[in-house]
Amino acid sequence: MATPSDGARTVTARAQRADARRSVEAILGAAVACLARDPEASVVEVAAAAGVGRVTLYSHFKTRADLVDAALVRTVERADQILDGTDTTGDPVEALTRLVASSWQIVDQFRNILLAATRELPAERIRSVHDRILRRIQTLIERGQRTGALRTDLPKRWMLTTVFSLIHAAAEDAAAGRVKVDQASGLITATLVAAFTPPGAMVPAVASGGQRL
Amino acid sequence: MATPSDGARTVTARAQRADARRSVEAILGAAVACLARDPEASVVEVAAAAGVGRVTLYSHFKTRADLVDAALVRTVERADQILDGTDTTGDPVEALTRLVASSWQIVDQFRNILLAATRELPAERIRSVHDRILRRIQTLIERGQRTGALRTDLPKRWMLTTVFSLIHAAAEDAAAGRVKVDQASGLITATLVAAFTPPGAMVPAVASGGQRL
DNA sequence: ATTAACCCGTACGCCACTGTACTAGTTGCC
DNA sequence: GGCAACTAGTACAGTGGCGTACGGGTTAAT
Repeated sequence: MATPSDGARTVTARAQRADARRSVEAILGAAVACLARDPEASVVEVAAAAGVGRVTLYSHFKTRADLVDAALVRTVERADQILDGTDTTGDPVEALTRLVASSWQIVDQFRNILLAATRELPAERIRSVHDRILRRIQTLIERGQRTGALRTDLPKRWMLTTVFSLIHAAAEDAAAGRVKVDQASGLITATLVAAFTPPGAMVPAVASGGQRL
Repeated sequence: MATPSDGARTVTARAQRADARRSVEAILGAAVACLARDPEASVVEVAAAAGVGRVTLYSHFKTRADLVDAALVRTVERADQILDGTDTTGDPVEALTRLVASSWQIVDQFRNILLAATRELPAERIRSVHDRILRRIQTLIERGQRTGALRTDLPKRWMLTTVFSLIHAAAEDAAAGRVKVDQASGLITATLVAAFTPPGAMVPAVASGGQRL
């Protein structure tokens, strides 16, 4: 039931005027921006930021939850596009490095939106929206385990958790000024590679030259 | 200013009756329990759980923030006690293993309280309350780095973040049923040890015998 | 040009929570 | 026993968000 993949036009189904589409777009943009700043941003704030009346907003999104959902979908779509442009072939460790570098930026910008979604949307919904993105890293990990580049004594699930958790933590630290933004990606990968490399194996010089941290 | 370390008796300063102390105790217990379950638990819920009138609660804690603060302090004190009973001497890696095992349980139980505090208390206040606990792990890391048991090419700060982040993530996964509670501690340490051991060094068989994960 | 879609602003009802005031009853404490 | 501390309950004011209803103006589309 509900809205199983309706993208933007949440309420009206057809005969939508160019005019309205522009509004929806503005609202969506504002929602993403506002929620990224403050996951508890009210509908009033979003409407104001979109340069639109609160009531108008309600004519496009039946409820606040609807709005958050739309913002989440939009964000995930964007993320997916970015990730699509990231090469995940070749040496698994290097691929992981690249993938982390891309993901890091996304998470850093939009973790608050996920937070808002977590609070106001059913967990199952969020999981389903994130599925494609999760799968990306998971398959990479699996491939790494098959080729022997990554250790196999840890559950895949946990490794996935570790990746996300570290990215997340770095984002938090960056927000608090405890870590410089341009260092973060390097720290994450250095930690992850060490954690995921088979015990006893020599750690390869990661990606872009032998760096110092 | 406000209340710079007043523990329980937030409002009344002296001439407190045994009667009242019992109430405060009940409220505090209820607050911890309720907030651990739901970080947005209302004052009404806490009062009810404590078997006390809402107004009575307010006569002991001026505001909701006061209540949350007290619950946080209480929790941290408990945690500190537990950590006090944990041996942090000897081989740094083994000490880390023990410390993680202890911390894990605490975090798993009380992360919601920290969450509530994060929302309603100034960040600086939280940081100061947590200071003692943080320091514990930090000094251990420093010692490990001096003895060569832990790598030195990662910032201490980041290593600290990593530890907390993984513990936290494990707690989340456990709550969602993605990880069994009795496995968590092992996963965390296995990951941490690999991540923190100097590159190229042989990973020692950790703590309680050569385990399988 | 006319029609329908769209937008705006204001205003209203609803709800949940916080914090306070007051009264009356109960209980620890000397 | 008697005072003071404590408690309960109710009631009220304030705040702030959500969702809806309307009436009048504006703008895209055919």
